[in-house]
Amino acid sequence: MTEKPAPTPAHTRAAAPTPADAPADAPTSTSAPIPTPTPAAPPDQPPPRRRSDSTREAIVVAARERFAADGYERATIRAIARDARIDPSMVMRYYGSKEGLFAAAVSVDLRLPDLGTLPRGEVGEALVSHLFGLWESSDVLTAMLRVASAGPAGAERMQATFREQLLPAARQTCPDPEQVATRAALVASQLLGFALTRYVLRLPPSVALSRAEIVAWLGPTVQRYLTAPSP
Amino acid sequence: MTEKPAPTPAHTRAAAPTPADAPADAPTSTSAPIPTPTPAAPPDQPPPRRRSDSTREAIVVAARERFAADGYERATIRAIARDARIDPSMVMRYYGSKEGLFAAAVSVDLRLPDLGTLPRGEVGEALVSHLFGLWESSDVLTAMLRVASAGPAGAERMQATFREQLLPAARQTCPDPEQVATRAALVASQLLGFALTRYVLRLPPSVALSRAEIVAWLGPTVQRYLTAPSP
DNA sequence: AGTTTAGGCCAACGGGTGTTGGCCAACGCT
DNA sequence: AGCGTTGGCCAACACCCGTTGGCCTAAACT
Repeated sequence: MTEKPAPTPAHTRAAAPTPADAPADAPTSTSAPIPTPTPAAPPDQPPPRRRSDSTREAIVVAARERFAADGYERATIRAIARDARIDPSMVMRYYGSKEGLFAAAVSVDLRLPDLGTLPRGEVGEALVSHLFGLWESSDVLTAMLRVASAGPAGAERMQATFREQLLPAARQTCPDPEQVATRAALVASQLLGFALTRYVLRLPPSVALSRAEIVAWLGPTVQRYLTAPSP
Repeated sequence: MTEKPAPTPAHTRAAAPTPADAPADAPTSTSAPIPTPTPAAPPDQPPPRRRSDSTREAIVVAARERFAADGYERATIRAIARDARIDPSMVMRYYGSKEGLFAAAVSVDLRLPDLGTLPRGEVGEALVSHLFGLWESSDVLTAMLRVASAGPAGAERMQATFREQLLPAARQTCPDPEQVATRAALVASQLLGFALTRYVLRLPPSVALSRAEIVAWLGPTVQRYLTAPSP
């Protein structure tokens, strides 16, 4: 059998209830792959939801799964297209290139809580708990982590996420402008490191931990990196 | 020009003064039918240092660099062979396959210190300091980490290193058989996580840290994971 | 000397990849 | 109805990869 029992295109399947995060427009770019996520979006009158939007979504969802599971190189466009039940050429049509697809698939908003409003002693546990929930709810972060380990291109995206999201959040608990970068990097090292052992390397003891245990172990570490006096 | 000014083969160049760390023997670990090039090796009479040994070394050294810099897929056999100044087919002759080469290139002995003999309060800093020195002295560990992030095959090798080297060492400070695996995994998450941000993702604040700062920040964390009462 | 063997290069094969252009069916409009 | 646009598929191209087998040089041995 050549595996073709379901020619049903993507838009036939129920459009996933995920909140349409990736616009992915103007993907053609050779050396500077990052497309502006929402270039022309008049805030009034949201666009009338074309039929192809669900296909775009299906592609991005499949891409996230494949990137998270297989890394950048092994996640082939053909495999992603097969998962999304469409032709590989559609991926090129919509996202311009494999890098464009990756950029669209892995743009994420960490929605970090406002650390300034929390009790001083709880920011560590709150951060760990929040990030853990995010990591378990989708594989965007795993995809980003995996690809970031695969080469400088992916690493740059992780650097950007660190710089634009984690670093400002850390600034709210430690106003010292020198220390804040160091402390944020230490926090990142512990959070990314645990995600690495649990979701990528799959060290058995790391996989076995419950949410409560993770928060209880990692929370104080993050707390110390953020608020303890520098050694 | 097709870049061929130096046909000098590998053994012409000075054999690197590296202390011959990699045995590079019996690379068949997963399921590779490697034809052992030197089948008869009597344990007495240390082998007469064939001329090809320096070539083997050159290949492994180049492979480590390439794997550490580019990851598994992007580190092509052709590029490794070019770095080692030999033909790609020689890599196949000596290591059987790309996986065999990788297995030979990243077999590492962490030489972890005997944690039982150290003062109780210093095991964390000692571990961090030791691992940091190892990581800076060669790119074996970076190569292993990068490839481990690229797919289940590489991850398995990292699991093995964890299981066979870090876990026994951790057992010397915490004899509780249940807790030791968890604690070792936490230690791994922090150590690998920092190595990730510093050597792979290259987050600037992480790269900027000095050895003393790293030990002072990470040491207490590792210490707590190893010896503090479970929360 | 002559012969054997190890060390090395060359050219190629088969397969998989990202990417492209052309063709076709279904929908939306007047 | 007729016609243009949108959404989609197919077949192919060009490239690069891991891998193979044959041939050749230079060292090692007798």
